[in-house]
Amino acid sequence: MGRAPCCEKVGLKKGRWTAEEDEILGKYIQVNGEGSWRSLPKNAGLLRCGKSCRLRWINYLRADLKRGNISAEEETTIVKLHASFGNRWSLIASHLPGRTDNEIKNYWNSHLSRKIYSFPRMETQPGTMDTPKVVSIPPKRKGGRTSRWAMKKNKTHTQNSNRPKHTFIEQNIIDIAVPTPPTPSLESEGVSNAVTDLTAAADADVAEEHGEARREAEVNEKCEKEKSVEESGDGDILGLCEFEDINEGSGALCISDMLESCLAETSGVWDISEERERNDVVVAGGADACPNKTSSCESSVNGDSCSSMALGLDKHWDWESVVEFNNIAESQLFCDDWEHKEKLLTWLWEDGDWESDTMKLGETDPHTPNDVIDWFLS
DNA sequence: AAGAATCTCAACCGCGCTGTA
DNA sequence: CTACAGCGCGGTTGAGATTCT
Repeated sequence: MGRAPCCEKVGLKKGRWTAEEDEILGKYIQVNGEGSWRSLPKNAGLLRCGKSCRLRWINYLRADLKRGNISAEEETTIVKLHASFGNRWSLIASHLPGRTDNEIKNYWNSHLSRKIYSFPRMETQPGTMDTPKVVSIPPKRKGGRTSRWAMKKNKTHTQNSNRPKHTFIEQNIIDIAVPTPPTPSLESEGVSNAVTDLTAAADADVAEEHGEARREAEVNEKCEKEKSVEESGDGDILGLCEFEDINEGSGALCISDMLESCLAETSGVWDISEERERNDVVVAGGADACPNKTSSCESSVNGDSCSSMALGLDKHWDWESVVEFNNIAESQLFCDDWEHKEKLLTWLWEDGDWESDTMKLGETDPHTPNDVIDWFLS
């Protein structure tokens, strides 16, 4: 059974919308309200597909859209929600008042995914368990733009500027939710308390700022579902990301990525403008360019730096400096029983068997991986 | 200065879900 | 139950802007 086209495409205009078209569409919807997208173009006198009208309205013309750059807080929310929901952009967008799924999707694809995945990755070579090799996603940088604002400022709609510095990693060194689950279904997936709380908080924002009762009801319903799933016993966010998913899933974020994200942050400042350069440095100074990487770990120039060196970073990381530079409450964890944490972290690469089924999160393991993960994700 | 390389994001496309006749 | 319309969503594309060589 062939699907009927959403509209008669012959003679319809495609491509960028003009200001006139925007005006026509806006006025029509002001008078007639949203909906009936199929008949809207005809009624409004637009030579556009109904879907195109809907998209234009939702993504660009709606009055409640928040213009301007994604704030650090929004970025944080996106990252966390994406870690929990995957590429469910509409769901994520429902927690970001004034943001559209398309905008978030674009932002993720162009900013966040690269930011996260461009950290050097570790790959344990057979027979060299203790010498993890840095596998870097080659940094792409030559031309291109530097800011969304610069891109948009020439366009018809004025927007807010004053974009704060990108600090999401900085803010999420400790509490960043982990990997990208393979777009699980809400009904079957477990969702953590943290995420539930987050969504609830976001819901409150939505309600406060926009009074969108309907959306709130929908989101609350989702949260209730999530809670019920969770109460059924498998509602742990970690359940979404067993190790094998973390390491093998396409686009999944490796624990090493998190560690390196953490480590990379220990300079205390993270600015997106520096990100690529930093990547370049790290990549350039990765496995091959860091002569101390392996030997340092083996000979342990000093005990504290060993772990970091093993991670393939190109400088001596001092774990105590991690504590020093991260004025986060959780940083106390680093201080508490430091040797124990160091030992736990060492497990991450000493076992080396990232692919091992026995190393899944949530399983009891004599090497105490849960301890590591609990600590790391706490 | 010019062309190449790269990035961003608006818009398109197709699929799946839901409601209805 | 089936067919279809309408809508929403996520993935992809490509024009235009920006930066680099």
